[in-house]
Amino acid sequence: MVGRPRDERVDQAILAATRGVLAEQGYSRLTVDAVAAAAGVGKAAIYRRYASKHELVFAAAVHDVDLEPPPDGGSLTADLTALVREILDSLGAPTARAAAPGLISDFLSDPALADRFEETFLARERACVRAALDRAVARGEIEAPPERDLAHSLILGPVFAWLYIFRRQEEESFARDLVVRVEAALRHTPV
Amino acid sequence: MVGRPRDERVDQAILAATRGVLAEQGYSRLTVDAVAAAAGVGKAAIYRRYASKHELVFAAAVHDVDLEPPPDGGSLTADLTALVREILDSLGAPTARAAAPGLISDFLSDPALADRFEETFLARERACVRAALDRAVARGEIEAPPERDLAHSLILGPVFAWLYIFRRQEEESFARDLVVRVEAALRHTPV
DNA sequence: TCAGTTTCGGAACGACTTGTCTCGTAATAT
DNA sequence: ATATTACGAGACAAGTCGTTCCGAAACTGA
Repeated sequence: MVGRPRDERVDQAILAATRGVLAEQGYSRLTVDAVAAAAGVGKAAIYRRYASKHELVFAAAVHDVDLEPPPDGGSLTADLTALVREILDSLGAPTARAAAPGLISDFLSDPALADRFEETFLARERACVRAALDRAVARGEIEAPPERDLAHSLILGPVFAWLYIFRRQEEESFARDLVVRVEAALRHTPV
Repeated sequence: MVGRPRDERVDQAILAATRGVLAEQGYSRLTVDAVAAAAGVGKAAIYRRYASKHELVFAAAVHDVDLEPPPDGGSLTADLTALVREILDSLGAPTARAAAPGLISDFLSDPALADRFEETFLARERACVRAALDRAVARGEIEAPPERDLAHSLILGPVFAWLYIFRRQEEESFARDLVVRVEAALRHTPV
């Protein structure tokens, strides 16, 4: 590799500034110029790294979400509680709160972005759900686990609706009650 | 009221053109100029009726969704099936499919739009959910119904996630399985 | 050492969209 | 008849995106 190497501080400044503007202004009011100004960086430095505003926001909002597969909690209840808590925290964080609906909206016009979201975030989350279900089956807590995406939607969907459609705050009671209901749904053996 | 009255055909042409452009281009690529051209009207005629592009799309996408409270189906299973089918059809329609994520994304920057959505759509949907739950309690099928928004999120959330986050098509099996799982969640009596 | 390459911040640019406004004209109420 | 409003068409300013230029700086390889 020849030429001047990229400055890592610029990388970090861009991501930090993006998260800052995102939290302050929200996705729809985020402008690339504002990010460049906040980062003390030229716009060229941003577009040299990200092909579009969408990709910039994606990198800033999704990359810092490191979804660790929760360890075996010993019971389906414990596993589900950890899973719901983690998803609720991810989606409830200021950056995600500002970015998530806008990103999902962009999926319609930018399938490549949707694919990357699928690979970067959904696949890992789905693996966590699957791991929890497999353990529950192994323990004998569940007989017939539902289809993967259905189980995933049963957990992710209500959290998303609660935060972004109903626009309600994270509430301890919601997390607790959701776990109880989802567990009942998963334990049920279809006829 | 003095002056020339508004032409109702212009009203309809604007809404029809908006739905057409929405289905063809999607929310993010919809422009007011394109709507005006498709409707054969001037932009002033649009802005005379709607304060912003958001309100235009909202009117076109939400207004035609007339969520009728489903009649008593005789059982919780029947009521839930009708409810899920109706929500799936509403959100799966081409217009809604193109508009919903964009509208929800705009809620962050336009609380007034969010409030109108709450009143126009969510409140009616929530009433349908509540009616179904009340009937189930009256029948003795359910002991302790969950908090309203929780029950609502258990139905709306998975459908939204399925269509807009997982980007999967409407599938008969999904509707059927979701009903089974949601019913199990609702029937469960928390300790 | 030194030419070639790539980066940097800054700034300009064209293309596009939004929302307002001005035309000249048509329809209605008073 | 006159005032008022709506109509289609289009000009307009403001703002944004993504690209492209600039001169300067940083690094590689011969």
